[in-house]
Amino acid sequence: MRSPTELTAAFRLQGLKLTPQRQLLFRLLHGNTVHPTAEALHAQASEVMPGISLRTIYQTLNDLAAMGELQLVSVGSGPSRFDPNVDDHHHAVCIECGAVVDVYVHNLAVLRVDGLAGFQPETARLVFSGRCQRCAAASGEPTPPKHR
Amino acid sequence: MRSPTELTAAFRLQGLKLTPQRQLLFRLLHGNTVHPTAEALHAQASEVMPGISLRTIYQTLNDLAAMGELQLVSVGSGPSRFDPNVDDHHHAVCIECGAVVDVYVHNLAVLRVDGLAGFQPETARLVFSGRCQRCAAASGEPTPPKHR
DNA sequence: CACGTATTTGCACGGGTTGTTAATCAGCAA
DNA sequence: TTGCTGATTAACAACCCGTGCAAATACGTG
Repeated sequence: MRSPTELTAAFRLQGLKLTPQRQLLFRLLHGNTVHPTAEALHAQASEVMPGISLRTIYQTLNDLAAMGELQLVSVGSGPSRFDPNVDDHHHAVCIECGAVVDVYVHNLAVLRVDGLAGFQPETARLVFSGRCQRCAAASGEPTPPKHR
Repeated sequence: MRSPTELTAAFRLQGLKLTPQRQLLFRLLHGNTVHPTAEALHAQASEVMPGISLRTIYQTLNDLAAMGELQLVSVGSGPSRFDPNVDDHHHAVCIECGAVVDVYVHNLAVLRVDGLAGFQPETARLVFSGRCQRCAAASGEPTPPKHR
């Protein structure tokens, strides 16, 4: 995702208006690596701008995703997460605390895959599940979930 | 997933009772490769046993999943799908018709992955998205979705 | 400053799944 | 077979997550 300043210009170019709500979300998302849910962003935004609507959060997130500034990440069950990192990358999910981190795979094309005959793949999404460093260290005393 | 006969014994062993509804689901699922949704199974079951409840479908599917006889497959958005194939395998999803097929990857361990430092992976799920053979052939005249 | 139009907001609705409940039913022993 | 007991069913409501809608509001160009 580009910087708030660049997004401001991009939104104007598309005839979209620059509201305080949107600018706040630009700031909350820029450089954000925690893969927040819409609810989490709403909670964060509400601290700064009480009364901001969850509906607006969804709206803006969808706008950003449609512009390719944001990637939707769905990791099994639970609400969608939003990732301002739109590089070609994958994810690892902690089964204890729900944390999601970006991972990069350098040689996906080397995989030998059976059963794709006739199928024209466009994308491949890889999701690791396991325990993050914190939760693996504190096993037996798991960190409480950050989301939900 | 094991055969209906074996499941019958397995259910009895767990103290679970053998109802006609469950036996029907055993049969509908055994060897099923289309990754049906609960709704789809309900529709199929209703043809044979009118009045069977969707709740019962979910109940039995969850029982089977808890016993490791069934795998839940979540492919992005939409309802969960159920896979009686519990081998170590992955999936390809058609973005036109929603079809899901099993794929096998033989050398997952060869991947070079950045960002997993400290993370203890337990499973890796790989999902290809693209067009299935039918839809790729009939591009411009897509096959109607099977589910939803 | 005023106007046209996008945006925000609150509400209600929708799909998908689970919780609850009363009534029914299966398994088992006598 | 009968009766006991606890599991199962089916209907209903509730739940979560996300979206459609309409009225009120704010942006930003002229």
